[in-house]
Amino acid sequence: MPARSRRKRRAILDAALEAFLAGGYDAANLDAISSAAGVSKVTIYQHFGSKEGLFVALIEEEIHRAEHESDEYLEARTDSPDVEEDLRSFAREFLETVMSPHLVAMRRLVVATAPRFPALAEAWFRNGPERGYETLADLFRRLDEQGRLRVPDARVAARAFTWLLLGAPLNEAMFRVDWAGSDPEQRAALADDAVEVFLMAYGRTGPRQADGEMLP
Amino acid sequence: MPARSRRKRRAILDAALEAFLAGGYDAANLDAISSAAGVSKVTIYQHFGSKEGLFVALIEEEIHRAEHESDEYLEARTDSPDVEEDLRSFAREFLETVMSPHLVAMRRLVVATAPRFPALAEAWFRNGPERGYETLADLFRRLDEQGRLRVPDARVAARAFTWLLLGAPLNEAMFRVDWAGSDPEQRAALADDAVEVFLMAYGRTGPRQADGEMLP
DNA sequence: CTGTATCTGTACTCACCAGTTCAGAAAGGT
DNA sequence: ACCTTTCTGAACTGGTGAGTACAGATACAG
Repeated sequence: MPARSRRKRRAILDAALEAFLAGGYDAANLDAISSAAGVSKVTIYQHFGSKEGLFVALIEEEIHRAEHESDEYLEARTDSPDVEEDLRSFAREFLETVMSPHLVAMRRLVVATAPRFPALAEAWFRNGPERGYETLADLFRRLDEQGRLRVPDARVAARAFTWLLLGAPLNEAMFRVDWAGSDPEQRAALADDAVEVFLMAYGRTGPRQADGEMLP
Repeated sequence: MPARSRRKRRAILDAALEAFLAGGYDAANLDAISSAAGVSKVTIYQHFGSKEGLFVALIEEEIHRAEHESDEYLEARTDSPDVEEDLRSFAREFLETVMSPHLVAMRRLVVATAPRFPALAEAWFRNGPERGYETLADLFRRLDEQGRLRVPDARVAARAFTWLLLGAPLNEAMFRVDWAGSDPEQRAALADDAVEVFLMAYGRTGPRQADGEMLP
């Protein structure tokens, strides 16, 4: 509750985030974290109880932060005359966000610690990919109802869009650590490719019979 | 030189693989590995010099093993009358392979250690995803030439196919550790969905204008 | 059979690090 | 100004685990 306490807690969490992201869970050193935070090691234990406690608190906080940030930009994307251009700009922004160095590093950290902290990984998954699918599915359902896209199964389309866009760069980023997603131009090109393929499948511009549907 | 030496080496590598996969690099204990391998700890050092040396040798061996295995089943897949069914069965097999518990665990291990062993992660990436792209691109180029598919850019199509198929399950497996890919039926359904979307985009059955091409 | 290379068991060093102790200092709310 | 809560520094414990030393056993080749 108090005032100073909050500052200390923040400082600890900030330093801890950097340390965990830099070297992973095991490599992070509480002595180093405490001194980087300008705080006594005892204070860390008063706040978080243990290294695990600190880690859990940290990841949970990051999950909430990401949740609030993503809630904003995923809203209301259907109100333009040009669906294709809308999808393109959305795809670029989406890719840019997910491929940010911070999120990529977080992703690697959560994946690496998933065996030891399965609940955290589960929470991350639900607030990340799974929420993303649902939001996208809603979007595609709307676009289908408005006749701007031809989407037989919105959930399948949401997954398709997500991984057409993110699969290759995210996978590469997991293995090539420094590769911060190459340059913005290449990312934009990647996003455009993804949208193009997506539109080949779901664009309104031609009849598809793959699930038995035809245009009137 | 070898006779007994080779057996020892094998035993060490087998035990080490299990240990590293079970708990990650840091958790693996050389005393435990040596006793599991029925070998003295000194022998490990005679063979591999250090824990890092052991790990590197192990991963490199796994890379070669995977390389040889994958070389086989990715061959000659274009010689059937029904392309769609071909793609479906190929997708199922591909998904089954990549989602095998062993490969999923290896993937997590390599990703987790990528910051400390970037060369290994790089090698894994090149022998895995990147080789896969090329093989698939060749396949789609052939299918396009034969008029069975309409593939304007084979490299884009290869990435699209890969991630339509693997994106969702692989991502989920990274976060949900026990989730061994759900049951085979669900995986087959997933593969079929992926192929269906892929065919919506690349199927020969309708005119697409997305890159300016039309059917004659 | 014999010599050499390799293995073994045990016991050791050394470094690192999570977590604790405690007496005292520094806020901060009222 | 005062009293309580929170923080500090520094030294300590205890456990773990990588890597080493060495003297003797064991396999294998020729």
